[in-house]
Amino acid sequence: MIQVAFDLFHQKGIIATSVDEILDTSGTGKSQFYYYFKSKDGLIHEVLKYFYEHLKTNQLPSKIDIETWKDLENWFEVFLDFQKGVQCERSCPIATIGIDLQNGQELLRQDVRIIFEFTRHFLTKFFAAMKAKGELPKSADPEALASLCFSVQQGGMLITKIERDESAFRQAARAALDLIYSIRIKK
Amino acid sequence: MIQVAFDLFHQKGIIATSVDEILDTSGTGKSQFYYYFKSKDGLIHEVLKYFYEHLKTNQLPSKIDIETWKDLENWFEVFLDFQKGVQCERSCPIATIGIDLQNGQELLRQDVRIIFEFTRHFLTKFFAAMKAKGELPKSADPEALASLCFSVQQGGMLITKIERDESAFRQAARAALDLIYSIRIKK
Amino acid sequence: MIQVAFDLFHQKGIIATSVDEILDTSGTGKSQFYYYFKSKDGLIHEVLKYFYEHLKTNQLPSKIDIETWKDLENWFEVFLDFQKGVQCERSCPIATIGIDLQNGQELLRQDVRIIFEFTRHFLTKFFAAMKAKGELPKSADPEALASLCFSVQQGGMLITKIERDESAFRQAARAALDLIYSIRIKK
Amino acid sequence: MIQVAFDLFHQKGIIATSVDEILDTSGTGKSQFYYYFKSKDGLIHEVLKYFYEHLKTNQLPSKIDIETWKDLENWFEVFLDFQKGVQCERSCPIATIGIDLQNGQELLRQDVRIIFEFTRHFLTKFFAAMKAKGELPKSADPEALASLCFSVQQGGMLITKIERDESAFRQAARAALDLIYSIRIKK
DNA sequence: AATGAATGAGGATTCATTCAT
DNA sequence: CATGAATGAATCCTCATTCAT
Repeated sequence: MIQVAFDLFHQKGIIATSVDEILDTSGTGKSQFYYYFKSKDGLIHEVLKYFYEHLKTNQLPSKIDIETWKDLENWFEVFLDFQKGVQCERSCPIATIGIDLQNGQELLRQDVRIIFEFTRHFLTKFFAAMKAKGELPKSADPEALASLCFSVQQGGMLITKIERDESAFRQAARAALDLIYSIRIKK
Repeated sequence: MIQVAFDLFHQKGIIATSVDEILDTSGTGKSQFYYYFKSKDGLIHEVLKYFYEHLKTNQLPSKIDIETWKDLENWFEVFLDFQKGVQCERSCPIATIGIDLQNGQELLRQDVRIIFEFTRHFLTKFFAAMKAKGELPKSADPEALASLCFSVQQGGMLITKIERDESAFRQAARAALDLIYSIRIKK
Repeated sequence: MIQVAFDLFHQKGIIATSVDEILDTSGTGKSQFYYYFKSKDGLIHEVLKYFYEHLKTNQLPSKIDIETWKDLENWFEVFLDFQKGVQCERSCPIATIGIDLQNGQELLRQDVRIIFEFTRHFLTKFFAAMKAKGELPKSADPEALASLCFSVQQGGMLITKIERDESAFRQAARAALDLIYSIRIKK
Repeated sequence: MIQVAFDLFHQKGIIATSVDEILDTSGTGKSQFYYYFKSKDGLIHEVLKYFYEHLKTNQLPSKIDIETWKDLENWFEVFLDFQKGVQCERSCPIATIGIDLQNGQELLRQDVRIIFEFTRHFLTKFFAAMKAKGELPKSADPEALASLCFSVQQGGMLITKIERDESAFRQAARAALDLIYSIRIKK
């Protein structure tokens, strides 16, 4: 049921996805739902927790153990590949949920924030490691580079879904990587 | 009424904004709405047209006549300033509309696409001009750099709204500019 | 405008045809309508009057000057031909209006009644003439035969529209004529 | 609820009968309706199914087991009696539904067609049996005679409702029977 | 724990008619 | 005579949630 909800939220966002639709798709009874999750927000919370578990334990296609430049390229490539598979009809599942949050849903917002921060965190770790190895100049700011990559990914996924076209995302990812390579110190 | 609708769409997206709410806020009667606009989608179309007119005629805070590096910095700065003014509670108005579009709304998607393309277009023009002036290397791809800036802006705005925090956006914009400056040929 | 209204009423009935639709199709302004006709019922009344005028002056395809058996056959044939032309998507225009009348619309009902009675009347006249000529037995009741033909036509048109198929109507008309011929006295 | 809907549809047709009215009359809540039936069309479908079940199992006043000429006379008489009971304010319930169907409602049209065909079928069976028994000449076409009776009934009911007067229907039914009797071979 | 029925507010849209100009 | 803007009730339908069993 969490899986079904996740998929539907990913497709249409949490507002456009009705509880009934989740129940119909998963074949669950109505009150079963309110027994296990206190409310729709309760389910969303579980969905986000479920995603975070999978992310932390590296069970998602977008691997978090980025250690080489190739890994970083792959990280972007996974999102581009994903878009091909879904005809550019989806964006990042977490952003799709997050963007639908209204002002009262601060607990859910916190769930999303943790995921976003975790993502930036492992990107930061990668750039810090590269800097430590001497592959990036001392002036490089690992956190800023991580934020750049994350923004490009989020923006790229968003634009891709809206335009139903991945080319802007592809260009942006390529440009970001090329620029980073231009300050890279080869050994 | 278009202004009211634009504001509400910007705040909560087109799905979460009900026609009733627009009417209550603008003080119009229910059927007056359907006299002027054929449907909710009709209103959204007018809102997008209205925005595009303002964008084309450079009447928006984010100026489109980018001619110097300072102009480019300002372009990012306008969005960051905007976020400060709204406590990071909004994203790009057009993306907020675009991300809510479902599969049947292809005409509206086209409206959004035109605005996105126009935005990338004037960024591309700037980078092409810089390349022509010799301030960027021959290997630089103006279109890719434009897509990068656009993705960073869209991703940054999105993340800012979701996290209610602009710092990731600020870092990403800074990193993008710094990296571009690193390949810049000063004269 | 009356013509346009007549066509739309014929297609979809008076309930499903909105005033707006008539105005859009005929290109008339809204208040023009309420100036000339006091209400929607006023328009329907004019439409019925208009039809009755055409019927009385024999300007309709279904000719009212039935004088020979061939004319009677033709009378049925006109309706069957009409159905072919409209893919069996319509019924008798007057019945289509009449069946939609609700309990308060007695003036309009009277308009319809007059048309129905007029139709039965010229059929009755034909059978009476045939009886007078000795082509029908003395036991024949011209009025009853007229009612039979009229019922077959109305029922046939109705069934044809509902089933989108004219064959039952064709069979019924043929059977009615054949049975009448079976009591006919040839001279 | 199906019974209530059937009655209202019979009185005013499916277009003029609103879901709200059905709910008010049956005392049900708004969403209860959409819990049981997916839509108004869904309810109409159930109503037609319900009627067809009753027709097939011969639970309606108009008996379908027509075996003697008297049964056929009775078949017509039931409709005339019914009209007396309702002050000629109704027509055939199925035709009343069928005539309101628009072009998109082909599934419902199919439901109606089945009922119409079933009705013609048992009339055809009767005339075929009479022909087999030698009570009708070899030239008689059972199907055509069935279509005739069905058209007379449908046309008669329609005219009766519109004119609020059953006399034309009575005459037509009488004439049809008399003509059929005129080719009957008495034994 | 599990079931389906119930609730009531709100969603988009259309209607016939009237009013100010 | 003519115009388009306004009105308000009614249309069909969906939603998240709760209740009785």
